[in-house]
Formats: sequence, C-alpha cells, structure tokens
Amino acid sequence: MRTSQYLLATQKEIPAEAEVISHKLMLRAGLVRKLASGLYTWLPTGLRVLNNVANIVRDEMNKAGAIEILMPVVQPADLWEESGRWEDYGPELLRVKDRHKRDFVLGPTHEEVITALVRNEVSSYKQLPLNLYQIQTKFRDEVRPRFGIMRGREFTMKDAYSFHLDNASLDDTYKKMYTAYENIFTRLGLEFRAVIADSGSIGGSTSHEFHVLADSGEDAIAFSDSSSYAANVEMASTSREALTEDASSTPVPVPINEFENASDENKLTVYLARASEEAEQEWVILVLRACHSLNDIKAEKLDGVASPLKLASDEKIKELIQCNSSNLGPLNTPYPVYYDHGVVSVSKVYCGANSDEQGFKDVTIAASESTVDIRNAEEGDVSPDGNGKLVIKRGIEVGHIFQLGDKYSSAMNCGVLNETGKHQTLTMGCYGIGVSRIVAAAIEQNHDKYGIIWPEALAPFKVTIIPMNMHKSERIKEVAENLYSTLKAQGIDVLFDDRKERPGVMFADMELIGIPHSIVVGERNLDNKQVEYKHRKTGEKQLLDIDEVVRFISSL
RNA sequence: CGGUGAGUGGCGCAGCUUGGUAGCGCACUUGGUUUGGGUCCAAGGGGUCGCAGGUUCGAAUCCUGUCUCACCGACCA
Repeated sequence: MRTSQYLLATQKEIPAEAEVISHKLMLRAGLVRKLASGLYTWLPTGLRVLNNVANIVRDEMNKAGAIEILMPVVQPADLWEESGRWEDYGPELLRVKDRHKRDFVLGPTHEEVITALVRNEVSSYKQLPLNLYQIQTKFRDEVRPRFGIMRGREFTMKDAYSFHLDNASLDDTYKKMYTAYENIFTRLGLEFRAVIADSGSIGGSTSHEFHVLADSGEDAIAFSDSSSYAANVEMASTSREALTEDASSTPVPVPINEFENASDENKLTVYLARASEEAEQEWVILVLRACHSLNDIKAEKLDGVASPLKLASDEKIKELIQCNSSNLGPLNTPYPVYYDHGVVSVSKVYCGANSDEQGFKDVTIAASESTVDIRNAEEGDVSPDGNGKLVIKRGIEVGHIFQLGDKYSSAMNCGVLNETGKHQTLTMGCYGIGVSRIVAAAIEQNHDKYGIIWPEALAPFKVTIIPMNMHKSERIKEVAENLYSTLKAQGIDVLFDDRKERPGVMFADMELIGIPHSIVVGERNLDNKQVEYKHRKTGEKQLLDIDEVVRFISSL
C-alpha cells in the first residue's frame, strides 16, 4: 500500500474526549473515528488490525473443532420471550419494532438464536457434540460507553456455542476451548491470565475469564504468588481465621465521635440489605470489618439475602432504625445478622449502636458465632487454595467461557433422541472473545511515548518503507520503488510512504501507527548500496545491503 | 439514572463576566524556502457560534426550553 493512495488519517493533536491511552492512540493513529457515543467507524488501518485478530481467532477455533456460521443481528422478540430474557435482560437490550409493529432486538448475544437453530437442525445424539461459532457485530446499549472501543455499544465478538448429550462431553469441549483461548492470546502476543469467574446473568456453573493484564483494566483479578490459583476478585473466596483464644468482652457505649474517629482496622461496618422473598424478615444485617469491602455477588448468593443485592437507602434506614447509615449496629437488632469471616479475627473493636448519639467499643464477635464470606479478597489474603498469598492486578476482560448447562436448552426445548430412542435435553457451553476489545487491550499493553507498538501478529503492516526526500532524488525513488514491489511480490504487507513529506513527519507517523519494522532509504547509505533497518519495539538500527532486505524482512 | 463540566471551521482552543456582527494554533490550498526527526516565509479557502424560542435597534455573548458529548458514581457477557 502507498500512503498517497491510502487513508492514513493520523492526527497530531489528542482529541479531548479520549481518557485512556488506547483510545487516544486509536484516534491519533487513524484506527477509528467516533460516530456517536459508543459507536465507531473502523478506518483502513484499524480494520486491518481487527481482521488480523479475527483471523487468528478463526484459525484457532477451526483447529479446535468449532465450525463457523453467521447469525442475524436483528432477532425476533419471541425467542427472547421463550428464554425469559425479554423480561430479564434489562435496558441493555435494544428493542426495536418493524413496520408491522413486531418486536425485535438488536442481538447483544446469540444464545436464543443458536438454540433455536440447533433444536431444528439436530435431532440425533449421533450429531453431537457440536460446536458452532460466529464472528459478528453485537449491540449492547451500555449505560455509559467509555474508553473508546473498549466499552462501546456496538462491537465485534466471536461467540461459540457447544451442544452435548452429557456433562462429560461438555467438560471435554470446555477444556478444548480453554486451550484454544490460551493459544489465541499467546499467538496475539499478549500477556494474559485465565481466571475463575462468576457466570453472571448468562447463567451456568463453571466459568473462566481471560484477562489481558493492564493497569487501566476495569477488572481486578487476584492470583496466588505461589500457586496457579487465579480468580476475578469478585470470585476469590476468603476464609475464616478466628482468634486463637476467645477474647470475649462486654460492649461499652462511647460518644459518637469516638466511634467515628476509630480507625477502619478497629471498626465494624454494617449494611442493611433486602432479605430474600422467602425470609420472614424484610431486611437482613451484613457485618464486615470497616477495612474490608462488601462483595455484592457473594452476599446475594446467601440464602436469606435478596438477589440482586439491594441495600437500604439512607431514608429507609432513618425510617426503620432512626439513625444514619454509617451508625448502624449489629447488636440488639430485630433483623437476622450475617457476619463476615473477618470479624472474628479481631477483638475489642468499635461498632455502631443504631444511634446517632453513641456507638460501642470493646465489641468482640465470639468465635462461636457462625460467619460467612461476603467481602472482597484483598492483596495479602491467604490464597483460597491454601498456597501462598494473593496478589491483585488489573485486567481487561477479553474472553469468557461458560458451562451453561441446560438453562437455554430446557427453556427452549432443545434436545435430541438418545441411544435408547428417548428425548434428551442438551447441555450447552458458550465461549466469547471480544475481538474489537482486543485491539484496544493490545495497545494498552504495547505502547510508548511515540505511539503504538504492535505485536507482530496484529500489525496493520509488517514493514514500512520510508524514503528520504524521494522527490529530489531519482536513485532513492528507484531503490524505494524496487523494494516496495519486491516485498509486495513476496506477499509481505508493506506500507510505502511515498508522500512528499519531510522525513520527520514520516518517522513520526509510522511510529505512531506502530509498524514493527521500517526501512529507511536515504542518500547517506546509498553509495554503499545499503539502507537502514529500524525495529519499532527495541529501537535498534542496522544497515542492510539492498539485496538482502527482502530475505531479512521475510525472516522476521 | 444521579453528580460535574462542555458544545464556536476537520482537530485543539480563546472570545461570553461588561451584547456592536468571530479570532488563534494545527490541518488544508498556492508560491517560495528547507531536506535523516513534526522547517520557515507569504498569500488563500473554509464557521447559520449544537438546536428552538425569547429579550433587544442589535445576541456566540443575556433569558427559557431542548438535544448532544465527556468525566465521576451506580450498572455491566
């Protein structure tokens, strides 16, 4: 490709809207342009990268035995009513009507469509297992799109769905997908971790997320410093470490300001949460050490607690208990109390007394009290597998695999005849990769002050030819043109900067775009029949004989 | 959805308090100059100041309404 015939679209100035580095660089390097909040046009350079990601994903999925299909973006509402998600999915699901006033949705995911397909097309156990995937546009009406392509409303996703007669078969495919994902992210040249995850609203049991490690990541992931344990922080369990001796003590009332001024280490925090519908009381009390934070997901999984977790508003607390939310206390309360494991590892602490006038000190929750796990794991906690301590890092979720079980196949009656001629409901897995998000994640992980540094496999072009003042020198033009056509003939992706620009402009643009290798053709080395090679990542330079260039580049 | 802030040529911004008919830098066009790290000089083209209504002789500027966008929070395969 010649820059003169291309849409380079690089920008010197940073658009004001961009916050994170990948967003800034994607705009400056001319990868994408915003059309509206969360909606982006992919420019030629960006599309090349996106296609590189998609092709690697496709290749590894095919190798792992999955089969590619393509489903519609627009899906009839009936299917979503059948699965129950027309009600459950919430406002993230964009609903539209056609000219006949029939309801449709813009697909945020494709469980419904694939399940409907398979129940019609597959009728015998002999056709199983089956793993189908697509690479396609999804639409989710995010509350707050941000970070450019990273959390857009429309995005490209690879989603695969597998169908099985039994869980052993599902396990088998799940493991294959796990391995395929490791291969994909390794090939993409990204530093990543697979972590144990919550399966969230999509349903199901076993689940892993794949995270690209980056400080700007939206998720916190916890892993052991001395074992292979790794989990999303929201999933990392914490355990109980009671005091060795039960230092029981009698709570002593203290003035409110003494309670307020106590350190978080020596204080308990109390939440008033909605109880589950079956419970006798309408509310429950959750108690944690103030230095810990409440984990919603863990809390709402408790039998007595409503899911999703709903904390009482300040007004509600005033009405029920006549105090501020920060002064709630676990003692002398009519509501059931859930203590976090952590509260039995301290003694003689402060806590609220359901009063804005005073609090308590010298409170010790007896080791005999039963406790639950409702806090977020923290750096330094004992690893849930008992080996080592937890380290917390930030990650960008780029992949997620689930064992769905029969959530969709039951609701939508998807089954086959088994060996004994009986109808049997299938069990399913689903496996997603955020293809477009990977582009942003790769930049978060690979950049410097000059711009993007693409991993080899993602680069929009492998090599760029930068001629110094070609319009003034016939022999530079000749050498550059020759190199360009020879490289191209070898099937190498080469960007030839044939603009009539000053050298500095070309260097800056090519570094911003992040092309891994560049060849500088200048008078300086031409007398020796040489050109200069420069590696984007290391900055290392070397002189090459013109005759060797093609072989050298091919070997990279 | 709550909080905060912003909408002025393609991009980044000033002007608004104190109304008088729009300006700077980048980018773009032309000519010259320079030539291995975003040269310099000159001359140009391009804007119904988000939209609607109001006040006024006169509105980018004041008032009302509305839309959009960003950030923080809540939410989130």
